Amino acid sequence: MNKQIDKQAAQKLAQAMGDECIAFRVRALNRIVTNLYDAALSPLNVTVNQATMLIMLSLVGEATPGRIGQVLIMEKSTISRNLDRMKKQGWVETAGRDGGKEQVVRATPAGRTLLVALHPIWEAAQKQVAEFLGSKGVSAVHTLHEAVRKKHPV
Amino acid sequence: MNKQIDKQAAQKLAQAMGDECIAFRVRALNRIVTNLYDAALSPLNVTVNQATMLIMLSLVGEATPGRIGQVLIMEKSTISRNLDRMKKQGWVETAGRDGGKEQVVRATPAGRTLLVALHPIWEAAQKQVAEFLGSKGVSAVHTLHEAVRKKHPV
DNA sequence: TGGTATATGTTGTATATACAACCAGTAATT
DNA sequence: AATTACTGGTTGTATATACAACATATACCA
Repeated sequence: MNKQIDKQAAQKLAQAMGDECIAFRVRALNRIVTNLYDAALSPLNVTVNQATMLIMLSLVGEATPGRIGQVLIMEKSTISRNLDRMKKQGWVETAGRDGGKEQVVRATPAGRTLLVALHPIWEAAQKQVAEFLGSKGVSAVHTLHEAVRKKHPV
Repeated sequence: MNKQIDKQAAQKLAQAMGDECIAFRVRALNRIVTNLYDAALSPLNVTVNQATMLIMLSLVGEATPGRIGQVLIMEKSTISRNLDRMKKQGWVETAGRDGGKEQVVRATPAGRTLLVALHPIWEAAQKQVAEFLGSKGVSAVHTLHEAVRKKHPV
């Protein structure tokens, strides 16, 4: 008659949630994949997140922070601080008033050099992860990305 | 003849990497899914990560921090700090010397009460995410989780 | 039984992340 | 033109995360 539920009932609820939870699965996958890439990239002193941003910038030439956030699906404050770290490393630079509105960010020559060094390591990591996930897993990732892009068009 | 590669070459490399990169896709998905759940759970002042840990603990009754890390695929130091926050909220407690070896963690009555409140909200979030990902996306998540569990058996 | 090795947890440090609050330009309206 | 609304960026604060270094307890072995 008390308000506390017993452990049995809690377990039943937990079972229901744990059996299906998408968040847990996606988050665990994220940890594994991120750690694999980060370990591979650590000799270059770059993280997979930073690599992603550099790749994106090299692809489009230059972009405002806001645009970067749109494409990479990241919150603007996250972009702001990630760019700070990359600037400190000398991989990207800002044109126009720093901190000002509509500033433009682009990769530096050093950033492009890093990109070249990145390529084989990225390939190895990608291969390792693909092996980990299996071919079905890899297609599953692309399936999911399609769903994401439908809601977050570039 | 300089060592710097030109922007064209950089763009080509970037294209190759961006087109296929599993890490970017998984990480973006993680951000989206995590944010959706966290937004839904915020009225309860709990995060999806904390909810996951609470669910897991309720499911198994009790576990050492190390065991929690095994099951949830989290680094031990991450577990340590996440548990700190949950203890501060009163949702979990430790039996045995706190900080000592082989301590046991379990949900408190307050934790189980939270679990009950969690259930409908979790269901709504899960539904929302399932809709976002589509049925194909949801199966893709489960496919990926199978791959993960093959390498990280519980 | 004493000493070393191993397993388990915590703490220092750093990145990634987001929300809220804030600040500074730009645009819109009257 | 002046005031207001909006847009884009940064900063305060908090969680999640991991690696390295450390502390401690348990186990093993000589």
